[in-house]
Amino acid sequence: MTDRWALAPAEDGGVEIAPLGPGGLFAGPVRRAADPAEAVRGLPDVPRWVWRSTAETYPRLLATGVRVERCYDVEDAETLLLGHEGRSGEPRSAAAALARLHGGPVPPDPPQRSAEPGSQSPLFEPQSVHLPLTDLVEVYADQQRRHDATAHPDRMRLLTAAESAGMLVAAEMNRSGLPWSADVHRRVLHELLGDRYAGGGEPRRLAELADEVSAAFGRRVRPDLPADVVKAFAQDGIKLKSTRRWEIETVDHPAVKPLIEYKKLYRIWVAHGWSWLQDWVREGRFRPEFQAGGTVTGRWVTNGGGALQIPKVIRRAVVADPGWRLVVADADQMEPRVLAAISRDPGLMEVAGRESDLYQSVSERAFSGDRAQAKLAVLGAVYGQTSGDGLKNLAALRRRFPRAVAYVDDAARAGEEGRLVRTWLGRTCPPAVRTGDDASEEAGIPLAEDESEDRQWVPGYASSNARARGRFARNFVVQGSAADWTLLLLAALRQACADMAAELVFFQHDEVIVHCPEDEAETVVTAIREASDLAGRLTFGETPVRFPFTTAVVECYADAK
DNA sequence: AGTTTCGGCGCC
DNA sequence: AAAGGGCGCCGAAACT
Repeated sequence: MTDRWALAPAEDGGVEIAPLGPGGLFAGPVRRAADPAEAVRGLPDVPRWVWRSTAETYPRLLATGVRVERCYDVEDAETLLLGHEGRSGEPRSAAAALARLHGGPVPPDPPQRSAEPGSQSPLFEPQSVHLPLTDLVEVYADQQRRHDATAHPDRMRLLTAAESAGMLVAAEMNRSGLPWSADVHRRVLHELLGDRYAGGGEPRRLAELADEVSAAFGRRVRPDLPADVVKAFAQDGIKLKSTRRWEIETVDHPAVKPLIEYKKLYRIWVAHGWSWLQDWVREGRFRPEFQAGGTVTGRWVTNGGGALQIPKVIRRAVVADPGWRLVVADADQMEPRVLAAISRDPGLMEVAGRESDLYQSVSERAFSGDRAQAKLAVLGAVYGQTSGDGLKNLAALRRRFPRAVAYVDDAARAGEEGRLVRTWLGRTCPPAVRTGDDASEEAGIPLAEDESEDRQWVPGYASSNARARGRFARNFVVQGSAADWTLLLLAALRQACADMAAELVFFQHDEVIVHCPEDEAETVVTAIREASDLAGRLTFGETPVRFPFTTAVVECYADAK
């Protein structure tokens, strides 16, 4: 029995499938089926399906009630392999990969479509030209060889497998949706914002606060217009560089209090107000489109609905079905634990080998018990803080945990110099690319430091200067390796939930929510702990580092904190 | 008039 | 106290 089958939709709506053997070669004849669901349902014991695109294929399977154990997403693997090879700018489609194999013209990738509110369709439209099964398998077999050529083939295989698993999870979450009480949401909105005015204008509370701001300035000021606010403060002799909250809070002026309150509520109104509810919640579920591996670091993104930025107050609207519970699980101090695992710093590993508060332990070793300082120092090291107390604290951190700090310092230097930087499993941070018409030709070629000035950082990078690239690379190795680990965690948790009614409904960087019948909740809590242990061992090998979770079994998401 | 960028802020 | 990494979203401003 072969452990994997390839599957390729055909142009007529049918599907071709075939068993694969070692090296990704055909292990049996190609079969045809009327549609993918029939094909998969007819082979329930296939452990892994190899297909071009999970986003194309899996939602249609789920729609007919068909779940698969595992998959291998050829186009996602192509993206990761190209990145590892320092060719991140090249087209990532399976068709492009095939063209590269044959030496023919390489087709550009199709543009991505953005999500419409309430849309049920996948992010990537099915391509009009299907890749025949034999071509797909040829690309797949070549990818197997390319895994072998990476720095750590075993890790790279784990990475592509893990991210494919993440794509299954994302598709399943997109189908299940997050339980959402529109009634509770409307109640929260009314408590915060007051009555809605007809015609879509500001709700009552915002109008009142705008009046208070105007009264404080003695003239009409619109708090939602930064230029208007800056001008108003200037007339009262206060020079502002921006109207950011942290800057305004330093000012002594009667308009500050209502202005801050206005900005807070305005944000709720425009981003998670009544029109959001109208657009994104249907039949008791909020349905964002989760996209696994949507960022350079491997963190997920969502398309539409702002699912990864749900304000705390709005989380009261996330309510389990009657008789069901939400198991809300949050990884404790994930990033420093990951730093311990990837740097193998003895001191930090020992600290991270305990389940107790890591920042407290660090503070006892290096900061005389000042937990806040310890946390700032650790986060400063990970984020590349360049000034303030962070630098002083960083020195103390370096004395006690030299290998950990050296690890991120090395990454920062590599980033500044335009070298490739990788996560633990081998996800690769692309180097700078040249701007302009020849961008595709030059894409992915590492820079020498002295060449960096006229280059632009690829999309996703905030700045063009080398220091910013250094900070990005510093953060990349930690945030990205954390993403590696969470993918393994999700895969393990998904397997555990497969035997239950429990469903994964939400994932946000270091936090996962499982929706389950009340009597499964304790089993899910245990499954999360076991999945975390397994993910830690699989990702980083045998280390003392633990990855504890804080879990809460609640009916309402807001009660989890 | 339609599209892109900016400012600000939500989450991690 | 000051401002380091990643995202998405909105309306306004700035552009074509």
